[in-house]
Amino acid sequence: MAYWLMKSEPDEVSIDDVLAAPRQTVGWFGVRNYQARNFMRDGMRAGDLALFYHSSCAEPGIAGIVEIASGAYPDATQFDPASQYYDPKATLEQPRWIGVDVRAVRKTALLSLKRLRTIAALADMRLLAKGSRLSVMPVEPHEWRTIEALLEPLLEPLLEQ
DNA sequence: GCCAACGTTGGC
DNA sequence: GCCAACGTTGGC
Repeated sequence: MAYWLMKSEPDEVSIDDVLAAPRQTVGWFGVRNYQARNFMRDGMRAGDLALFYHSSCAEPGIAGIVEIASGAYPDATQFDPASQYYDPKATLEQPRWIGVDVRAVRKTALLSLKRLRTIAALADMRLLAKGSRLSVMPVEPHEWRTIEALLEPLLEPLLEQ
């Protein structure tokens, strides 16, 4: 099983939106970066786990954990001229973009980007690399374990009071 | 809103 | 195949 990090703008789809969806599952579509696509297409398998990261918002950071709930399938928005994700070069015979379904595992207290940057064990994390913009990226097992351990105590809202 | 970093496009 | 110009991402 592999670990991933997936970025979403909470104004578009937040962890709360995933939790509120039928079967707590949403389609992950709109990825228009080849590297991110290739990770989804070639690396992701149903059952993999992903950190759900809120980006482009007041406090960016990890907001929950989701499970990959399907294999990769063609992203329908690429064929829809009305969609902001429309790609005129994609064809039904040769789709260019794919998506997967993700299911909420749990929401966590926000583990902020600011805090992530202070953790020595995460110094080499891809998310934290200078200029990193990938919306889907692998997470090393040791990074996953480090982050999980940090997410746990944060589930207790009164712990620091 | 600014801007650094990165990805894509297209002329040559 | 190079590379300048442009577009996008995303933190601040």
